[in-house]
Amino acid sequence: MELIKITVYGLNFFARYIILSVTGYTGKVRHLATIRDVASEAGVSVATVSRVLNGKGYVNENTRKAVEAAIRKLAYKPNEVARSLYHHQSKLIGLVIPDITNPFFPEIARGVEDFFQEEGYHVMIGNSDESREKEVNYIEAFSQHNVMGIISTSSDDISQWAGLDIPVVLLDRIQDDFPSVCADQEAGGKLAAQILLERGSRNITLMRGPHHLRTAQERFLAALTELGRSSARFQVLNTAFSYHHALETAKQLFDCYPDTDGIIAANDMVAAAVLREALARGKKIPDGLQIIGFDDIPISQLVYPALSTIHQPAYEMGMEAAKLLLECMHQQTNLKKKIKLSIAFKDRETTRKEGG
Amino acid sequence: MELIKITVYGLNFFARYIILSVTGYTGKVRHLATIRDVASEAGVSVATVSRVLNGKGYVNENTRKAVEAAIRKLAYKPNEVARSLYHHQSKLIGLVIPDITNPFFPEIARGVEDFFQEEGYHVMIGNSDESREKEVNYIEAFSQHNVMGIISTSSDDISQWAGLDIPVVLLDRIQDDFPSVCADQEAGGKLAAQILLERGSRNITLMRGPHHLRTAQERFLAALTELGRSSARFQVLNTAFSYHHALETAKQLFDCYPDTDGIIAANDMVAAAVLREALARGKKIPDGLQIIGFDDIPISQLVYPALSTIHQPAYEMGMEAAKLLLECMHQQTNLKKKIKLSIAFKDRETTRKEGG
DNA sequence: TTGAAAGCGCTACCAT
DNA sequence: ATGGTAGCGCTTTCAA
Repeated sequence: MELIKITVYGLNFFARYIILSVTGYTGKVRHLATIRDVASEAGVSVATVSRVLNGKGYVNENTRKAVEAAIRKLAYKPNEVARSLYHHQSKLIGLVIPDITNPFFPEIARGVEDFFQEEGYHVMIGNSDESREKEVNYIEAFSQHNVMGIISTSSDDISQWAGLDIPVVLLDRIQDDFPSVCADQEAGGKLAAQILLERGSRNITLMRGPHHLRTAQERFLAALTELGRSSARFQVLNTAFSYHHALETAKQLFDCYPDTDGIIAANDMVAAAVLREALARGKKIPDGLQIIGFDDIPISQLVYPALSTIHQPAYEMGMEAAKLLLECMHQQTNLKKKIKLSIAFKDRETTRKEGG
Repeated sequence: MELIKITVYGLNFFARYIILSVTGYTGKVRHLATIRDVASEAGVSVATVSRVLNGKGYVNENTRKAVEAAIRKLAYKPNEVARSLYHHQSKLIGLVIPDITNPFFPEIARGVEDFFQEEGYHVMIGNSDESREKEVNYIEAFSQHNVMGIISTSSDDISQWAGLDIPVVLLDRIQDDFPSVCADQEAGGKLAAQILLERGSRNITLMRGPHHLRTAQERFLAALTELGRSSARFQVLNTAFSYHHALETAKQLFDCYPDTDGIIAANDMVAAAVLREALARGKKIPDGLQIIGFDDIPISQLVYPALSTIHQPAYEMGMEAAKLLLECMHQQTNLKKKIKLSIAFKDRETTRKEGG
């Protein structure tokens, strides 16, 4: 067979033929080496090549050498699609998150990707925008591509997934029947309240995130409980997580409760909005007003004063979820393991110094 | 054939058999309906089913109805992997970006995804970390999965890709032989300088981003030229794009040039760092010191004072790149079209008011 | 130790 | 207008 050598990124490939149009390449004519090419190059059967490829079954040492040489010579890469068709498996993982544009999720996505990258998997990401329809859509697409597992941050009731035969792990969400990883929201909420109390706030505004988000409610409830135990005065204010909505809420906050001397924000985005509004109104931070956020998104370190916040280990959460999913994939059984990662207080500039 | 009905997300699926272990599902036993199941359900051949599926070839109206009914009844979804194997095509797009954790890229990724989502494609994202090795790795993986096109923000010399037969469009980067979309860096750099000059800065520090990034150099050069034309005093300072490095550079900046009254930052991350340091040193902004950023990442609106900056339409860039790629895919020829999106000045709080 | 061949799910050609 | 069938690239019995 006549092979044409083409060089991609310094790696050599061999094609049976290439058609180049004057204005560029054309699409459908590629023919990278197949297993048959390797077989004939090495003078063996495809079965043998397959054996050396997968390292299973007997194959003579010399034959193996020959095949490996042929593989190298042709720069042969097995076609994942064909493999996938046969096995009903692929080297693909599906990840659905609400919105990669929300600064909490890139770190998570990176954690997932970095872990699986190491294991030879690749991940397809879908943004659900918290819409069930989009999520279903992605799950179906994933399934059609034979993904080996799915990590989801669905907030929906997904108990019905039980019929789906692909391992699923939930990230930052919990459902009884599914393995999951999340951060300890309760400890976080409690800690936030404790810090503010300890450091001298006596009139605290507790901001409550969206009702449909379990995480938001957990941290809220824990903080609420803690405040309730104290002698401090406090009030509760609802807010959405978007920056713009939060900015509105912040205005409202300072209008209604001008004497607030401590704010527990629903998350960092909200905290940033509150901080901005507070600064605009000339509040002294942290002396006149303490603010504590939640999440520790990259932005928190970047504002001035830097935001004191409850750190959720987003990257690690992604990693752990990935690790757990891999376990499920190997065991071929849903482990129902629930991993709760611990949070930590990041003592930055919007809270007073210890003992203050 | 005996079918078991399973419900996923309110949608019904039919499987030939399911094995459920007590602790959960097992992995490999799925059998969603195939084209053969549909055929036998409808009492026709697979060829006929294929025809109605793809809407090509003659098929009697009644037959079509019957097939469609069967499809619905079995909740049949064509197996993308099998299709892909036959066609050497898939409904997949590859996107490689440096790092999704860098706030400039989520918007871009979202633009790409939203566009292709609409067209029935799904995108695989890879983080290259600016490493050639990782990038090659992803390109190969994409290729092995028969992606139909690739969008890349590679900064490497990729002229060698010419051998690759998959359409590629470059995003935020330019190479002679490839179609690309980017924002008008020159106009941006020039505009930034003009704004600062117009608004009264007379001693400007121009920060220069990493040398290997063409975009950074273009905007730098344009700003430099503009400053050179003016009578203002100015100096140049090199910086990396990471926040921490930028913070160091910022300290250095104020140590060496305490009289600076205007800073053109290499990007918003750097601007935020500078802003932070300036605030920490008690500078009056914008009266004593103007700062202008570049990119308009979400953070910019969120710091206080909000960052005046040159807006790059990241989301739109993603969209346009996707659109262009689709064009290339359809025409099966590399269009060599270069799209340059225009930038705009976001007049926020780190620059003085017009005429100031 | 190796090879021939069936088949994964689908499409497209060629008959009918 | 419809069906039979080869074949996409690969893996895996089953024979040899």
